[in-house]
Amino acid sequence: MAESTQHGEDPWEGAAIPAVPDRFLASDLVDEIEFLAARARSLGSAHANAVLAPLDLKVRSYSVLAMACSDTGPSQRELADFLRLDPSQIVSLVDALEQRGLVFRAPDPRDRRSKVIRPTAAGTELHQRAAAAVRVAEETSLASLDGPERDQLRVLLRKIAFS
Amino acid sequence: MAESTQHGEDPWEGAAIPAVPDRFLASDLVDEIEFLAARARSLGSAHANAVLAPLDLKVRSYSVLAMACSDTGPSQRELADFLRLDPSQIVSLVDALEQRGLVFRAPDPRDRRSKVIRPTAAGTELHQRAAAAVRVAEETSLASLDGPERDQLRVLLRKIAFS
DNA sequence: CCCACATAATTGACGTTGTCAATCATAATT
DNA sequence: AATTATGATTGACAACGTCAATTATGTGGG
Repeated sequence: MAESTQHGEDPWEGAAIPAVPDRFLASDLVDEIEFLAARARSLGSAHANAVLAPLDLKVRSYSVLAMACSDTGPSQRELADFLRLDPSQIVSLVDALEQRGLVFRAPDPRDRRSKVIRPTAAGTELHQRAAAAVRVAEETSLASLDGPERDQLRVLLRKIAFS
Repeated sequence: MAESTQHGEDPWEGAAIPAVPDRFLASDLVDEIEFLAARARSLGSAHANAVLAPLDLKVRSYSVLAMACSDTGPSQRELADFLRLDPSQIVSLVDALEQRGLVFRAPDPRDRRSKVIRPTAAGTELHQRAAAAVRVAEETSLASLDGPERDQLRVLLRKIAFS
């Protein structure tokens, strides 16, 4: 053994995040929200997917499960709009969750075309563990922000996400 | 004719953004940065891609072009790290831009393995128009934020994007 | 100097995601 | 009743993400 200072493989969970050369931090791109959001989200969803992997979930499937576990009784069309996914993607996500016994398609009494996605007991239970995992990932992603800053960010994102 | 009030096809540019039912705004998901960021970014990049489409660019290719046009002389590896893309994706992006005569691969005197991406005159010119278009898209995406809020958002995103 | 190992660019494979058109069942409108 | 609109579904295809292998070059230890 004794492979101390060598670093061919980082003996660490997750992928090492390469540092950014200082000269890049002065480029015009770092003033563009579009770019900053893309990079921030790439980092964030990498963390989230990592903590969700042990539960066999990704951010996508987690979002669907979370909505199913909310008391809002979302239809698939509503999920598509809310999560900004194509209806066909919702079909496969719900299919996968349904096959795992986490959610089921309940009939909508108002509209027989529509199906309301509801959680099973197992789904509710898994969601609780997943939500805890996501909170951990969020903690990691937002490590550089203090409490008030995180609240600020939430408020600002909510505004542009639901404008 | 006379299909005035009918709305099979929205006579409007871009895709209409479906409204979100109020009851969803109380779900747990809207407190999670991960979700808010995903939705905000989905909206934002849709806008950005729309304004870039006439220039035959997407946010991806625009980012590479923008970095090429900065005075930072980025190598492909550095672009991969900075933009958080796989090196192989940078290859195709640069290939496409190079074939259009917008950038070229310059040799790196320090390291003959490495190639520095630089803009052509046409690349510089297109970048200026593209940057203006992106500013327009940003204006649209951030319409619900005032000036100080936009600055706040930039600062917060910069922190988490380069932590 | 030589050797072993690390790194930059590239290619190719392969699974995942995004987008679209078509279909069927049911609603809504006229 | 007929027409039109909408929800779910399927299938096709392009775009994207990820990984392994290859080639050329750099780097550090003997």
